[in-house]
Amino acid sequence: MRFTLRQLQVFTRIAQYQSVSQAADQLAMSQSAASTALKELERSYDCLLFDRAGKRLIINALGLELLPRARALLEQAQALEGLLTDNHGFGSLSVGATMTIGNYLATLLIGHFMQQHPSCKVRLHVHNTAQIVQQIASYQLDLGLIEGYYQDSNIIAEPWIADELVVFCAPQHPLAQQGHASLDELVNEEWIVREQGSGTRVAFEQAFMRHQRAIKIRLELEHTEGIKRAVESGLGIGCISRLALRDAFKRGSLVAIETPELNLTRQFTFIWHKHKYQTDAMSEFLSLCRGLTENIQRSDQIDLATLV
Amino acid sequence: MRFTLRQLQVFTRIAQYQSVSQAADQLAMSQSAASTALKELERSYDCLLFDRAGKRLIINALGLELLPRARALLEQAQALEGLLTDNHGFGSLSVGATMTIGNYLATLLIGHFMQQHPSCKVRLHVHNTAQIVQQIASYQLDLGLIEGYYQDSNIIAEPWIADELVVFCAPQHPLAQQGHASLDELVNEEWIVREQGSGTRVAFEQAFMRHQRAIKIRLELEHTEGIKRAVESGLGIGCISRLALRDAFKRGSLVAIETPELNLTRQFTFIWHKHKYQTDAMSEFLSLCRGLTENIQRSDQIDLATLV
DNA sequence: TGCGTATTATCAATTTAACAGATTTGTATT
DNA sequence: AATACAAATCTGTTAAATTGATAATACGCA
Repeated sequence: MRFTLRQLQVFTRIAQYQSVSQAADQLAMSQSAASTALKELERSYDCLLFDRAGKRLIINALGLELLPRARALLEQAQALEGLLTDNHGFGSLSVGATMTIGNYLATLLIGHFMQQHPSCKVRLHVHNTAQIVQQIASYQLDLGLIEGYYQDSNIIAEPWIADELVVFCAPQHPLAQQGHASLDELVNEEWIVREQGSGTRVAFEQAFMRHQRAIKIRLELEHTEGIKRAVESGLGIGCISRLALRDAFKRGSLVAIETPELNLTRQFTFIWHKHKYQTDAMSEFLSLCRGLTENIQRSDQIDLATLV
Repeated sequence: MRFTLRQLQVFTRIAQYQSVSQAADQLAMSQSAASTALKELERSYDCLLFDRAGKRLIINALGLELLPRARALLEQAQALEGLLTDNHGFGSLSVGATMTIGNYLATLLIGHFMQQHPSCKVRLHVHNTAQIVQQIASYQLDLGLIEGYYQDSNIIAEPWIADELVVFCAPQHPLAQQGHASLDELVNEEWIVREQGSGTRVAFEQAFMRHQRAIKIRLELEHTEGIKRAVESGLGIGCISRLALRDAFKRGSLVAIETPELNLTRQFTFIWHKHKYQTDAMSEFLSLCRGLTENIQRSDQIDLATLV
């Protein structure tokens, strides 16, 4: 390793401002020191990162190649520094979750956890599955909670509970009084569902795919709340996670439709890095979640909403 | 940034050998220097990474937490150093591809490319889509070639050609003489297909899903070659990429069945990191691939196999 | 228990690297 | 040509890294 993080820092700043002086100011060092640092970096690898056009520096091909990777390295270094400075005591916990889980489940889990461990700082990051996996892979997150299964040699995946989607409609809808619906009835309805690519949509489509039946989608929305409102106003019937509907069902503003022919369950999965050290906070959080699973099985409840 | 890469190097080695002396030997430095480096790292963050049990150092919770991230950082640093040392001249190229693409397409593309640029070193990594995306995101790969579409704020996706799956059977099969088949005929056949989760399987199932028809799957295999052999021996009919069947069709060992009612095309997509600098090698490779696309359109060919 | 050995920590001295301030060089502007 | 500005270079100073030697400590073994 013939370079230092300092040199990389100087390099990225100079590249950013296209100026040694400004970079030096930013880094609270002399212009001379910055100039030397850059020259030293170039000298030790016998290459040029900038073209010198007189007094201006113009970053060249190799420099441009280096720049994003240098930035990424510095970012990772900073994350590592965060670990060293923040993490005294019981430790903190960074959890990543997908949107459905993050908004309805992870917040409850984290609430529980924080009650039991008031001193532990917890952060929740809501992203899509791919982003969470990537952040787990680069140690930016301690723990991920995603929909579906996941396989990767560097990542441990532990299936957690199965979530249940539920078909629902407005109270004044004909199916509301009936309380249940057959496949044929469902196919004739107009649907309001999540957008293509969302975990909810995938689970929804797979349920119908097993029966080789087409459905009429009237509206695609990116948020469950939007779907609830659209269904409330009678635009059609919807299908989202039961977790997001608990209050609405209790209130009576929306009504569940039983669909015995459809399998609307899906799996939630915990993931973490194979080589990541499990902090006490991580272990505690996981065992709390595992404990909830056992409660579910014992009490013959299908969904989590009644428990958390 | 109050730590240096050197300190991290010393830390990881000491953790590896549980010994300052051995680590110092490994790093070609004095025991004293290694001891100081570790102490300095601990002092500057006011923490302990090891428990001192007499003359032995036993890594503690924080140390274990730090270790994998330190290793990851050093690995990334080394990759960056590789860039600085190797990459003089035209540069090298790291391409990631999924299995179907990697085995039948990427090798041909890379062959073409290397013929035109003999001095350029190219590496091909075959992984699943998620892994490729992750490696693109962390700058480990220059370029990825995946099946389907992909959306991510940090990743640029450029649709390339559409690949075509084709239904096929053994020459002695009744459908072989007919040369084509209706949806009803296809549904009555027994199928040999790729496993759940593969890009080929997804494309196959989506084609039937559009018509709300179920198919009878007799055998699931993880390799196209296996499927070809199984179909050859009359176990059923198959559906895989036309690219993998060109030779078999030419030889006559397998026969294509036209399926006008089914849309068996799928998209191949190039991906690269938004912030990655496009080396000459990258640009050249991409423009070669784009050039092939134009040839396809001009010559009214649907598949690539006749061209490369 | 006492002694040799191995290992870490510490000290003193030296080399090396980092840095600031002043100076020089090179380029663009007028 | 004079001026202005920015990068490179030079010089001395300070801080850090490293070494070799030494002290302190624990372990194994008689």
